[in-house]
Amino acid sequence: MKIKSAVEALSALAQETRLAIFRLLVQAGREGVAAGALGEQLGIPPATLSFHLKELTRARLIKSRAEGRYVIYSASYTEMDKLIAYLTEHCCAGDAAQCAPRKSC
Amino acid sequence: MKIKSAVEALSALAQETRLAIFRLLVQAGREGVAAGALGEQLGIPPATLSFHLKELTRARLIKSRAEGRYVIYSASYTEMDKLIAYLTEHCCAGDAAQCAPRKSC
DNA sequence: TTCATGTTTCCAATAATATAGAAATATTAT
DNA sequence: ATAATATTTCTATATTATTGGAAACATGAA
Repeated sequence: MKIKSAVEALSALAQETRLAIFRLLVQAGREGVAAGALGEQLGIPPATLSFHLKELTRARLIKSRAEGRYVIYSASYTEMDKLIAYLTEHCCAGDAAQCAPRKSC
Repeated sequence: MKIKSAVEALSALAQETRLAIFRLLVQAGREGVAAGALGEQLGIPPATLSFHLKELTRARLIKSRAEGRYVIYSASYTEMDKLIAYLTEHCCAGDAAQCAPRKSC
């Protein structure tokens, strides 16, 4: 991952509404959630929700698929993992003792 | 971790200069790096560097200690780990099969 | 004390982002 | 075809962040 894409991803997450959306999708799993259901659960008006979903999509953190008149959004776990790997890369001056294993997602 | 602190941390990282500073400190380990050395390695003028270091400090992602006339900055691994845990919390709809272990830092 | 070095604060100009109402678009049901 | 539902685009406004020169503020050395 290059720094520009990392900044894009972090910028996308650095906003309360978008972070809430992303976490909800991370927890929802691959099946995803329809845009309307997201808006309802989080109390976001349609225009605002759409704006934020576009931002998260542009950053590749979420993806969408059409199902009839619904648009289903889901988290991109691979992109999330890439971002985390970028942040933690070559950490701790190579002192592996400080690096306990952690669940991937 | 609460959403407000997560947004603060993500905002702090969502900027090219600050992300470069943070990654450098993550890789430097607990020993840390003096402000001036950071500025020199990254080519950032003092005022700008100081502004960004303050932002990262406010977000608790880095900490500093004085050593003579130097100020030594270092990454806060615990805060980094908290942020990552917050992003990945309850992921994948509980489907552990998708969650491979990964190094913590 | 005086000077050199390292870091932070002050400031003003500039640039980027978030919000949501209203209208437009798309799909499905009657 | 008409109506109902789901989502996005258009638009304007308000808010917040970034930059770096100059000055101020330490600390250590001569």
